[in-house]
Amino acid sequence: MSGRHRHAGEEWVENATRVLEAAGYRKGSARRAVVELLGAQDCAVSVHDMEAGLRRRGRAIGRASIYRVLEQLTELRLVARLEVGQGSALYEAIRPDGEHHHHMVCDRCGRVSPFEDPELERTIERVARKVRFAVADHEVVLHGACEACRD
Amino acid sequence: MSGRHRHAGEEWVENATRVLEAAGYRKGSARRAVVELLGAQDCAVSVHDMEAGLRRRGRAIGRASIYRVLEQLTELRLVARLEVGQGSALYEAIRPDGEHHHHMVCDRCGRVSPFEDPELERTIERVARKVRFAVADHEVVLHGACEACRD
DNA sequence: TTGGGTGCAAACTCTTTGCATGCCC
DNA sequence: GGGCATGCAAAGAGTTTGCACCCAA
Repeated sequence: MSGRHRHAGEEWVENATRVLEAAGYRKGSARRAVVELLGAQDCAVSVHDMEAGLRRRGRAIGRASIYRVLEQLTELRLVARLEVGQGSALYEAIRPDGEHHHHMVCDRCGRVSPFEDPELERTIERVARKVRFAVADHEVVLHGACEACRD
Repeated sequence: MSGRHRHAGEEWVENATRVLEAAGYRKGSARRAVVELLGAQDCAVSVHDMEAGLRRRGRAIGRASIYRVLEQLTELRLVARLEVGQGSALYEAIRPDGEHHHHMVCDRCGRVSPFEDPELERTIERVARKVRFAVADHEVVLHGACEACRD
């Protein structure tokens, strides 16, 4: 993880903590652990991955608590939920600095990697203004084969 | 449904039937019913919707058969599978005429509606060539509130 | 002390699989 | 007749809910 990312992650954790408090949530160690784990990620992770990561950090959290915290964070728009067709949903922090990426999914090995493109963002914003729909968020998923799987 | 769409749907059914036969599948009434139902749709549908639609047509199909047929069609790239974060996957015909749309999802009522934008397609194609990834397909989902739900 | 926070287990939903029967070839 | 196609029921996987206990306020 780059220094820049770690910094953005810390900023996100601080912001999320503030927003949670303002929303009336009490402090709780499970929620804090989940928030810190999410802040340390560079891309979307599954609940399964989160459980493993938390256990590895020596702070195992009940699965139900992870889901409950993710629901709260999603509701507060601190986290985006993403489905890429692999059975389980992925979650990732919505950075306050507006950093915004999309995802490529390898349909063979399941690997998910991020990409970004400013023109794509501009195009989507234009489309979002055009449609009869109040667009709050968007996601782009490219399916295909990653470098390791493309033969 | 417009005449143009009905026509494209019929074309898709014929093409799918050919491709299935060429792939070595036998004829079967359940598979045919599923293919015809998919050809008659203008946008993505869930398995639940398909089951209801087939029953309404007087041709109830076992759920397992629907899933098996969808798997075959997806494998042959005749159908695209789409997840928009509502629990169940959606499926839609990939038209041989290249007609291609994306989806807006109302996060309040769950309604899914199609939209298209040629520039968005061009932009995505450019991005697809740029990334270190053999992109075979893509999908764009706009989340927000539909006209009826936006207050 | 009170009520939200947490964890475990059970419940639920969607999807896949096993197996017996039916039908295409 | 052989083997894929189909349907039912059971199994799996991911997620949600119920409930008792714990801890922050």
